[in-house]
Amino acid sequence: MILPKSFYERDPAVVARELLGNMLVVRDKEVLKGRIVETEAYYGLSDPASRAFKGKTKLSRWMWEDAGSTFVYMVHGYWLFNIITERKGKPSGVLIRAVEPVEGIEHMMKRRGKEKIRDLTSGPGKLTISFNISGKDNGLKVYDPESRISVEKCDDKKFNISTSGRIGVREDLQEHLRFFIEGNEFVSR
DNA sequence: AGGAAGATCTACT
DNA sequence: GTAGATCTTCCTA
Repeated sequence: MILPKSFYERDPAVVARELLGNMLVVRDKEVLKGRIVETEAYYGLSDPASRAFKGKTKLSRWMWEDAGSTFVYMVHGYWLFNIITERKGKPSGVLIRAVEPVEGIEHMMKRRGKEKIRDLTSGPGKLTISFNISGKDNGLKVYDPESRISVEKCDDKKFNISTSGRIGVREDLQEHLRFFIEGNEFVSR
């Protein structure tokens, strides 16, 4: 079962919260799966921390795509993975900050060059290395089962959700826009 | 040519 | 746990 496009056509904070517990899936030669345990919401034009804040550029143009599209960009030498929310022409999105490895763990270890499972995906730049996600993966549709990257629905929601301010942003908004599964060891920091 | 960016690693206390 | 170096694109001048 895959999450439908309509799931993403909502406020980014709602999508960020409800993405927790679902499964990020990448299909290469091998299949890689991870349970989403930490997210952050980014509003487009009204959010100083958002890539879209300074307008549409070659870099940020993917945020103007329709809901459920991927947006990958580079920060400090690492790729960060986002899913676009709301609707085409209204930029906003959700950053996937951490996942819990579920399938293809040996491949992740190999790609990361780390033995400890905890080190594989416990941060936004780490998970893109483990899952082999980079700038070439912009504009994919995560609601399309044929897509290289997709998100599967998971009904097991037995966990508590905590919130906080976003991490690493220069000018954060008032609201808490970071969401994570309480007590999960793969949550960053 | 120089800088910025939603981070991570390493090497210490 | 914290401090400082360093990572890689793309943007701006």
